[in-house]
Amino acid sequence: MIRILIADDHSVVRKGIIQIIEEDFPFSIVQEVNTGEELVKHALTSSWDIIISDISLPGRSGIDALHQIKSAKPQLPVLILSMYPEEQYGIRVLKAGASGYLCKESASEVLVKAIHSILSGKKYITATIADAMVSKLMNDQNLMPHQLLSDREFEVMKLIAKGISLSEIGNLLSISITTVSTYRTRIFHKMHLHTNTALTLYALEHKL
Amino acid sequence: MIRILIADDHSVVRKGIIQIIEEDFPFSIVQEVNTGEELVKHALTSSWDIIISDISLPGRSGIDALHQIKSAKPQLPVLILSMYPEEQYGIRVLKAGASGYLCKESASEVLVKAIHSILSGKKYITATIADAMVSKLMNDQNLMPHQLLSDREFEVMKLIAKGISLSEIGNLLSISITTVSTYRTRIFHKMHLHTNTALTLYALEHKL
DNA sequence: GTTTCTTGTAGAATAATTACTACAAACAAC
DNA sequence: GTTGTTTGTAGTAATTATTCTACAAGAAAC
Repeated sequence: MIRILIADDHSVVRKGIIQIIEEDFPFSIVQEVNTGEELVKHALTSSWDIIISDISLPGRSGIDALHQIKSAKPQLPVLILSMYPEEQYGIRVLKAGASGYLCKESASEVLVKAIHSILSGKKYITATIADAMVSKLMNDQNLMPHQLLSDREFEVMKLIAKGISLSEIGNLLSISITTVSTYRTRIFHKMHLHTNTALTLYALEHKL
Repeated sequence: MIRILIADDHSVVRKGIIQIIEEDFPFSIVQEVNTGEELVKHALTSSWDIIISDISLPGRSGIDALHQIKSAKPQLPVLILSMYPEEQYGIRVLKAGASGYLCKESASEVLVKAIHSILSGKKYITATIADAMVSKLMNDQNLMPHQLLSDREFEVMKLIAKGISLSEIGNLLSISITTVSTYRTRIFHKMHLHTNTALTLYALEHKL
C-alpha cells in the first residue's frame, strides 16, 4: 500500500494520474492538491511514499515547492510531471532534487515504471534527459542557447520574455533593478540576442 | 451508449477524461487520438456522438481540425477542452462551430454537465464566456483593434512589433522620436495594450 | 591549494522610453 | 459654415532601461 500526494491544478490531469496509478497500486492512499502552498503543507505535515507534481502551480510554482520540500525532507521522493518537453526542465528539476521528470505526453506505462523505480529508491531518467545530460557534460556543445543560462537567469529570462518591466521583475524577485539588468545583459550575451522582442519570439518558438 | 472521440496529446489527460466519462456513461465507446491529423481522420471516417478535443495538438492545431471537421460534418458536436482560460479562446472556438469550451481546471461535474447538454443538441456556454460575449457586443462593432489605426500608426505599429527601437523608427520615417512615441501611445490606447511584447504577440497572431 | 570562471548581487552614469501637453491641418457632423 | 474629432507632428519632464564597473562566494581547473 503506497501513499501518494498529487499536485496539479487541472482536475482532469489529477483524475488521469489517479486512474493510471490505481491500476497498478489498487490499495493506494491518494491525496490531491491544486496549489503550491497546499502541496508544501501536505508534503510536510503528513507522510508520503511519493509526490507527483506539476511544474506550474497556482501561487508558488512547482519548482519553488520542490526546493522547499527537499530542504525539509530530503528523502521524500518527488516526481515532476509537466507538459513541457523533457529537454527543457529535466536537468533543472533533477538538480533541484527531484527523482524524475516526465512529460504529460508519456505513455501510462512510463509513468508506472517511473513510480516503481522511484519507490525502490532510484531515480528515473528518460533517454531524452540522459542525452541532454551527456551534452551538458560534453562541454555544452549541443545545448540550446537557453540551456546555458543559470537558474536565476532562466527565471529572469522568462519574465522578460513575457514583457514584464525590469523594475517589476526586481520587485517580484526582491532584487535591485540593476541586478535584473545585469542578468538581462548576461542572458542576451549567452543567447546571442539583442532585443526583448527577439527574446519573446525565441521563448514562444521554444515553448518556454 | 455513446460514441466518443477524444483528442489530446497528453495521455494522462486522456485517461482523466475517460475516467470522468465512464462514471456517467458506463457503456460508452471511446477512441483516443493524439494528433490533429488523426482527429480529423477519425472524425470523418467513423460516426461519433461527441468529440472532445484539446486546442493545441501536434501537427494541425485543434482549431484547424475543428474548422475542417465542421465544414465536413456541421452536425457533429465538438467540445473543446483546453488549459487556456475561457476568456481567451471561448468565443473563438464557438465562432468556429464548437458546442462548448472548457478549461481543464473545471471540475469533473462541469465536464459531465457539458457533455449531457451537448448530447441533447444544445451548446454549453459558461458564465465567463457569456460575459465575454456581451462585452464584445458592447464594444466597437466587429473591427479588429488594429483596424482602428491610421495608416501612419499602422506603419509605426508594425515596426514596434518587430522590436525596432523608437529612435530607429524615427530615423527610418524621418520624424522626431517624440512623434514616434506619440504614435506608440495612441496605438496602445486604441489596441488596449500596454507592452511592446503584447504588441509583438498580437502582430504575430494576426500575421501582420 | 592557488588561480580562473561563473553566479548572484548592486551602484553610478548615460541613453532610451514614456507621459503629458500642444498645435495646425484635414475631415466629419450638424 | 461653425463645431468637434482625428491625424501628423514635436517639446519638456519624469521614468526606465542600459552600460560599465565591481565584488564576494562558490565551482571548476590546474
